[in-house]
Amino acid sequence: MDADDKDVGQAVKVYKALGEPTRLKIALLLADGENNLCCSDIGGKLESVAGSTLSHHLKQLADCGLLNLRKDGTYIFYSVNRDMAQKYAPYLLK
Amino acid sequence: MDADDKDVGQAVKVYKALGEPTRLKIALLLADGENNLCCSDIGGKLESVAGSTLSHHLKQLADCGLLNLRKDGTYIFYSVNRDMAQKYAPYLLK
DNA sequence: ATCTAATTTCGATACATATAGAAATATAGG
DNA sequence: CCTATATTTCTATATGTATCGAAATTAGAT
Repeated sequence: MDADDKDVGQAVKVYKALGEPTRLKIALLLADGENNLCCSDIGGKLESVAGSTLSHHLKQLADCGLLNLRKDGTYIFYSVNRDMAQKYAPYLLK
Repeated sequence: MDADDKDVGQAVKVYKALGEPTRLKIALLLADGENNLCCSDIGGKLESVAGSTLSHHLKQLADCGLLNLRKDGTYIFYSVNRDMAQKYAPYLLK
């Protein structure tokens, strides 16, 4: 596996993460303004998504590098990594 | 469903199309240079993908608006729609 | 009309994944 | 320590999808 393949691998992860309605909405929420939102904030803005499901989606978005996260007590605040968004999916940004 | 939702719907389709290794490779092949390739050309550049599978992938890439296509006899030549790529996935472009 | 090549459609199968509820973990506060 | 809250992990299930081979379709060439 050379460098190109590796990059393709990451791009696939990014696009797979964004290619699902709930996750894309989460990404758009997080890209919108400078809001840093925690898991339950996001849950409040979506309709009827179980916490465990949300956690799974956030993990996928974070694992591909699309999200920055900051721990604060029991909370984890998420925001989009703008460099990644710029490179792979500027559609996310204003 | 309002205009925003509709746009999210298209974006999901685009990212879902790109979020699969074979399809992303196809998109990169088609974005690379001004090559217009037909289905069998693409098959020749990938390893062991059945024609029916290739057809399925190309349909998905075309249906979300990522590809331009030009029929010529029994051939169909594909290229990427650069406006779409610019908007959703500039990573595809040089 | 027949033949050949390109592509799509159909049917089946195996694998991936989105989802939820319940249990587990982590962390702050009393 | 105990409680409450935030988040994750576990387990199960239902749906989605990537893949192929075979059959069907399409369009040019002989």
